[in-house]
Amino acid sequence: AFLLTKFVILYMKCGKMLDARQVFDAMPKRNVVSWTMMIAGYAQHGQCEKALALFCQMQQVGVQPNRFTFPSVLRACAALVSLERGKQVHGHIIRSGFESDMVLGNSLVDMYVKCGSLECAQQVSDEMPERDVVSMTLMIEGYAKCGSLKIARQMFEEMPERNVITWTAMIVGHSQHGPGEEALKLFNQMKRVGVKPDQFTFASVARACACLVAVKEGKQIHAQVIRSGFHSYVVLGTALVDMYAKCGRIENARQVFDVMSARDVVSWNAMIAGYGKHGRGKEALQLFEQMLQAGVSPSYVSLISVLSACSHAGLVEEGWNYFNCMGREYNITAEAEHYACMVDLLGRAGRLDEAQDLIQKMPLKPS
RNA sequence: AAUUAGGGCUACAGCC
Repeated sequence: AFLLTKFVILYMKCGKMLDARQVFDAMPKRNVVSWTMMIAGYAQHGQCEKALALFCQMQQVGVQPNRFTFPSVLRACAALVSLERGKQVHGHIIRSGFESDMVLGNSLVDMYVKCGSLECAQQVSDEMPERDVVSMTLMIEGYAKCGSLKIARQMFEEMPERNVITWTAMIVGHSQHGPGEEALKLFNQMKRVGVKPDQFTFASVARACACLVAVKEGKQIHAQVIRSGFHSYVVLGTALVDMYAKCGRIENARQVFDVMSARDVVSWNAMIAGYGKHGRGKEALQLFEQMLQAGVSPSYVSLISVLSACSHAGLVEEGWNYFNCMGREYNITAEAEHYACMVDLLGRAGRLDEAQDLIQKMPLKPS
């Protein structure tokens, strides 16, 4: 059983969940550790319904979850944004008497934050016998993300220790809700006190520069990214592409895009949207076609960017074509945003009758 | 042998 457990872990580490599950199912005996690691694997790979199903199953066969099991279960609830199931699990934890475990407490706080219930999160946090940097960072993130920057700031300043995650959470909060300059200040401050930014931090700061249209600062960030050796991260590369694009430096954006070692659909979208915003519709559409050729499946955001590019460049026929074929060709259902782009496109082109017609045919209510 | 926190793309309009 010990060896089989090792195998399951190995499979899960390389993302082979099906193989892991096969070994798990074939195990002659499963104890609480085997169940817990399988649930953890599903939760870590975003297969949350499976994680919760397994959690039910383990109880049905009479295996009692322990303090290692619940955090993964809560993580699944959080990812599903299911406050209802999260609360059920919380009740279960109280009945099981694991309330005083810190990791478990942190998981509860995280679940409530992610499900949007800051009051419950705060209550759990207050009732914890002791808190660590994770507990504090979770609450700061919760407050910062909903715009309660004052509270977040106060907790941040009262903390005995702050790590790179704490700083990044503050930066994200301020770039979303605050004066964006504050995000850059925090970034400089963190470096001054000797906390090393990582790829998460840099991506957040790049985004802050994009929102502020701060090319100068953005370029400095870019240089630091290269010096720090983080340039190969897809998310970070994309954030830089977007930063340059939003600052109107399309050629710089394209340079970063071209040297990226890997690109996902978000990277393509950022570049396409960049062209679109600056009226370079043809290039946007060209890039979209290249993306398809590269075998990347478009997302609903891709189509928003494409339609919006058509709208900015007055490409009415092209817009209609993409709009009409997106369901069949790319399996993407037209949502309110896509309709809005089309209405905008037709409106700008002076084809108000067609726009009217489209609004009337919309399957959803206009906003 | 198993458990917890942070990052990128998303139309149009509005305020001044």
